[in-house]
Amino acid sequence: MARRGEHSSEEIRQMALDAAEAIVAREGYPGLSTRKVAAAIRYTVGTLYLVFKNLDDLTLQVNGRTLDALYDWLRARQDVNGAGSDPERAILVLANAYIAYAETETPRWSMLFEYAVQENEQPEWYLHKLGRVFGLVEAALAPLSEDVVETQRIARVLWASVHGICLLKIRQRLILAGNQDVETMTRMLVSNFLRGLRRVQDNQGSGIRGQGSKPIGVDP
Amino acid sequence: MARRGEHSSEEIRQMALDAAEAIVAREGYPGLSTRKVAAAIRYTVGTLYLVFKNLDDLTLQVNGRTLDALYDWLRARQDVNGAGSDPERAILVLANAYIAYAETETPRWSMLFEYAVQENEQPEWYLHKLGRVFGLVEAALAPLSEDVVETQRIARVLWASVHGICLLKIRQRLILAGNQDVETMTRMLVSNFLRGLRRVQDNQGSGIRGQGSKPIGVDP
DNA sequence: GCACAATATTGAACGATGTTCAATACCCTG
DNA sequence: CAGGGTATTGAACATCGTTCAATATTGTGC
Repeated sequence: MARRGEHSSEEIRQMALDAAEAIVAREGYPGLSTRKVAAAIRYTVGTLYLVFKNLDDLTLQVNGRTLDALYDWLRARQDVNGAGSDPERAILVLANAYIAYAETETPRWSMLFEYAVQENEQPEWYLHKLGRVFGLVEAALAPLSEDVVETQRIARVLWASVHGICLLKIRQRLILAGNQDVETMTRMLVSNFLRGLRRVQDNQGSGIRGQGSKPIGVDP
Repeated sequence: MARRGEHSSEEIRQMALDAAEAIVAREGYPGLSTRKVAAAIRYTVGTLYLVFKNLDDLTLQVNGRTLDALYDWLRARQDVNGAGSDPERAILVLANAYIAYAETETPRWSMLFEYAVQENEQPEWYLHKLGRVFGLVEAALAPLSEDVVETQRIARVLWASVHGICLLKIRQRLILAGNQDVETMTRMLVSNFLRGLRRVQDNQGSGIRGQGSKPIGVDP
């Protein structure tokens, strides 16, 4: 029996999160279990349930840490590769850094998405951490438009796409055609997307407004 | 006890897959269990293990069916919305149809990705079904280039991006900024990407070759 | 028709999971 | 040093995937 009061509940929380991270790094998200975490920190399951609501809560907190780590990682790469330059280069730096993180910390990164969240309500603190990461993309794109809302739009589209390519890289699922370099794919996406965007901006106002084609995708 | 020989093992297989689909539709992939499937088809777990290697095998076969259904769905939308027209419209039709499928059959569709495959070796038949779906994208893009390999590249990048946007739509995860219309986002991606591509093709040869910028994303 | 072999089907068993909560062991206060 | 308050436990329950000896059912040969 661990001596009573040996660790504050905050210490136990941190120890548990450390242990959980280690387990996930070693065995992936499916390998994470309350009993393993408890054993790793030399406590029993019961104690875990005094500190975490349940396993989902623990998972979410691990993911929160991952978001922080990801944010720091992206910032570090930004600083090294010159932040102030043009948006295209800034986005490429971010995208490559994102993909590099996913490759380096695959299990942790995967867990962000494998864990089926109750879509309903993620806690506010989690959304905040998410927003911090996302803000980096928006900041990089800011020079493209003075319209903040439109910048958000563009950022969302672009980052969803980068994420899609990242998924493609990590899970070998769609490997059919020749195994193509992911950095090349990313550059292809970013440069072509931004080029298309710029081209229209020069003439009209945005890459999206002013299309009057008839609706597509109506049910058969 | 089910009467011996009442169903051939192929019949049992189909019944089990039907039942599994129903369970997934109702409770999602996490709700799928061997005992539930067995109970639904009025057999016991043991029988299931005579027909499927294990739960992973059953899962993979359900996913195989989903890929077939997705293929048919996409084809149907293509036929209705005029296939032969320009690549941009063709891709938009496909993308919107893909997203519509994900929305309509969310649990089934999610299961395609939630299920953590052993990346090592997916069976040949599964890769084939996957390739059939993917081929639709390549076919739609074929007019853009005579180079088949380059078409594959473009298809992969573009579809990974569409998939990323689809993910964004389905899992509410990244909802931070204003809730933006997904069809608009898709159109934004596709039209800008293809516009950027076209612009370069007119001058050089591709949207990707000929960039000589120094490497990006070096470790700090 | 009947016994026997062949086999389709069962379900108990095992180890693992998340979660709960009465029982316990410990520390601090008086 | 006695007692109360509480941190910690771990057995219990319901689930899970998976296995395999036991059993029920059928078809065959006589």
